[in-house]
Amino acid sequence: MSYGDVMTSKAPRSARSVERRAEILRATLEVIAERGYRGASLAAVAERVGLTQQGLLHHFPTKEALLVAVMAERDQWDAMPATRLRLDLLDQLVEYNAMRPGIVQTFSALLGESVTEGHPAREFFTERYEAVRANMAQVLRADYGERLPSGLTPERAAPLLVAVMDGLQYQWLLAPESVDMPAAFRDFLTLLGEGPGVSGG
Amino acid sequence: MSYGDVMTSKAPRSARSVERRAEILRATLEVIAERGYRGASLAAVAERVGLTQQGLLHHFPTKEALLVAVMAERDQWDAMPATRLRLDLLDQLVEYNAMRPGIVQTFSALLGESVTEGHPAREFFTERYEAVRANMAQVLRADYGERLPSGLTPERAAPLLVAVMDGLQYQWLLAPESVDMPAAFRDFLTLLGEGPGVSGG
DNA sequence: ATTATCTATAGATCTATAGATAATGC
DNA sequence: ATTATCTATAGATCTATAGATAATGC
Repeated sequence: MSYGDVMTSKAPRSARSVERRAEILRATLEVIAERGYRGASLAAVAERVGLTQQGLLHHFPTKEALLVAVMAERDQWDAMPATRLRLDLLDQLVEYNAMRPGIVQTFSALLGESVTEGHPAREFFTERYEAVRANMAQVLRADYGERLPSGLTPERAAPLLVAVMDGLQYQWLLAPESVDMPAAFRDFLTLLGEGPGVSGG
Repeated sequence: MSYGDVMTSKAPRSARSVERRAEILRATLEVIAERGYRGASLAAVAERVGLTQQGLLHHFPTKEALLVAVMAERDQWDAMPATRLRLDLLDQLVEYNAMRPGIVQTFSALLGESVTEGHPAREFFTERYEAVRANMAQVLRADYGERLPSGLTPERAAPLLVAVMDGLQYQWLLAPESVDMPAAFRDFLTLLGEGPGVSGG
């Protein structure tokens, strides 16, 4: 079942409208990547999609509704059940991200803004990270059981895994030439897979 | 020698002015923590310091000058030479940060915004991260030499170290109750200090 | 009929400049 | 004299609402 489809919206929409909304969301992602949410004006989004600002507001009644729709789409993307994710596929995810600087930039900008007060994405990210940590813990457990080679439990390794992914994104966005994000992430996975030497002690 | 003092400014300033500027910068940090740089209005900063917006602009001629001054102050703080930093002091730095959510929030918000186009802090962060990675590599080299126990070179471990620090900050800011930032960081340091088992193979 | 889009506009902001006045430092 | 601060204001935005018109779907 896919939660992100039209069934979640209140009223049925014409194919034309669905398409228009998709165009608008694509433009919104771009403008947020360039200016952040607070810096993204409805006029800039509208112009990119060939509408007036008021025409845009017909499809999404407020600026916040636009952001909520963006986040909902991402949610659908991210809500990949842990059962379908494996540790050895994670570096492919990172490599995929490395080919999509635009999307990475959008969500890195949003994550940064979301820690400020009253930001409309704050609750979304708070809940999302809680879920992603739990997800990652399950993925680690599937591969390593109750203890990683280092002795860490999956629950304690999970936030580190998430932190490395996010932190590397910022470094990479700022200096793509000097940060090899996928290689660095693989280094981290290697680190996770190794344990302390057992012979010496 | 301390680079951040009055000597770097073009004209001598009265003690009164220096004090006023310090008050303004403190207020700026607060407002940026609450709203980000783009969302921080000069009027909000001015109000917090008991000035009109125009009075504020007497001390810093533009909004960007205000941000530059904030970054310069941080630079002074961060430019701790690697020779004075040791790996075992890093977790104390993280514990110190865990007691200062305001400051962490300010710079996490700025880092997030800085990846957007034309952001006035972008160059600052780009250069700063280049320097911080080099710094961390040196710190790691001082403790481990050319190879960490895991086999990583200091240059390859450094971006991971920085990524974990930044990434954990976002998770912690969003959910301070569920993320024990200092403990997680210590877990990562342990991971760095361990190598693959040498007995089995 | 309903949906999509437009023109017009209200009402808030925002940054920055100009120029006046008050306070401070030789 | 210089520095600090204020009032006044220009000129851009920004989000959102109201109401008209054009296009689409039964």
